[in-house]
Amino acid sequence: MRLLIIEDEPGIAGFLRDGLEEEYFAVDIAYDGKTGLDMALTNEYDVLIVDWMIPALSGIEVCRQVRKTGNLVPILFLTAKDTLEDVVFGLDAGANDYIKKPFEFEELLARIRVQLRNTSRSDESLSAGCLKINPATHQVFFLTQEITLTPKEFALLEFLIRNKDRVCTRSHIIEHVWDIHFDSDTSVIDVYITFLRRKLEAAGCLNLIQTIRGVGYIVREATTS
Amino acid sequence: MRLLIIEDEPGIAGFLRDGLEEEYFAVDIAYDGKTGLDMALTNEYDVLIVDWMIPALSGIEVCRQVRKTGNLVPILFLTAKDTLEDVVFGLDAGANDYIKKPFEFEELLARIRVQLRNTSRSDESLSAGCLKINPATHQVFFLTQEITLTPKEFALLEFLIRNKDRVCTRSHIIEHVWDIHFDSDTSVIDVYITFLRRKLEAAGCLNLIQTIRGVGYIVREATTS
DNA sequence: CTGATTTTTAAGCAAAATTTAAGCCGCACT
DNA sequence: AGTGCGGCTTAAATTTTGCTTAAAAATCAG
Repeated sequence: MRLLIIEDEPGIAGFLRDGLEEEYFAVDIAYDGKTGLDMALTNEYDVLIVDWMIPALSGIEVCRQVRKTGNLVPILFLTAKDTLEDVVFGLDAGANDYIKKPFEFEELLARIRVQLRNTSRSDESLSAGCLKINPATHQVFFLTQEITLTPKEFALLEFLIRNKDRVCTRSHIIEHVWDIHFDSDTSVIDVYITFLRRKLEAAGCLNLIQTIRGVGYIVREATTS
Repeated sequence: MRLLIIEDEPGIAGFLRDGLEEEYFAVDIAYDGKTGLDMALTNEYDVLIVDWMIPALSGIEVCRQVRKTGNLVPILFLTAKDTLEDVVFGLDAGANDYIKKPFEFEELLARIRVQLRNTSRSDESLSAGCLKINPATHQVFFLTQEITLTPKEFALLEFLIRNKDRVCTRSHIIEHVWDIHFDSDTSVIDVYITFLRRKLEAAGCLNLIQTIRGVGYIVREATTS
């Protein structure tokens, strides 16, 4: 999953990036509001994390501008202020949630997960057919059997399942899972698809990931087999 | 859809061509402004992508000359400059949009799609009768049933539907979908029309593509059958 | 630092997509 | 009705793409 952090203090931004990458998010950083707004509008992110006090364009203005384009990406506010009016003001501008600084990293993580859950189309937890995944613990179950995945394998499967019943193109996958934005003739995706299919098959989960030749891959809720 | 890239740096031009061809655009390249202007005026493109700093004739001059002929083809500027005056200058010259270098490929792609959407005559998404197509995911639906197409099949159908209610001549099709500009006695089009009709028929979609003998093909919104 | 695990790169193979080519069919004109 | 052109269909050749495997490179744990 791909996040954008808009935060001018390099210390906090770096701390967040390190922590979030450890949780296997693909993280981009903008150090001012103008750059951040630009990036938010031109790329597809799964969540924006925006500081309130940033140069060039305030966080609240970034938020407004993003919403103005009809973009519904979840936005999380970081704020030192905590008076009621400020919070109301922020949520009115289109933010989905806020965290008061100083905050604990685990809390931020939890709130990001809430936002991600809200945007995935079904209310039920992340699953496809008899396969369930838990982003908080990075566990995968087929029926009651646990499947052990490496971080990259998990990130790929998570992305496919969050976008289930939609075709994921190679370029979308490489951007959101690998955070690579330039063209490259790598075959990492193929290799990881093979890894995933092998482990899923070994657990008895067949035909979960289907190939759309010339386009990408899709995971379907209903296993048409 | 057919694009012209006017860009002198072979590295960037090649990178763009590769990436865009992967998205099934037909791509031409000109390495200087004079050649580019020539090509833009003598061929029909769906979008021009023009670098600002190119030899022989500046990008902005190319833009002006193209507009002088009354040609409204969408023009996208690539520019290293990003001061407000420069952007205004470019847009005043007749460009539709601009991208600052360095840019992310996905961003370019998104902006090209916006331009294509703006030029298609109606706002409604790409459809004809009960058939809907989604260029972003390369999916085709007849009512609720999905039809699986190969990349070339999809490109041909997309072109016909973008030009629905207009006759598409063979030379137009071969230029925009196959990017072949010289005379050639190939029968690829016939073959692909057959492929398409067979798949559409199998899904229950009859008589979508009609033959205009001696001219080309047409897809009509209202199925006169 | 060393060994184990994860990730990436590269190459061969198989299958699918695309193109070529040839024969057939049918419309439109004499 | 015959003829010729243009379009349709099919089969085979060629090219491209994705899958798989093995090995190299990078990362992590002890």
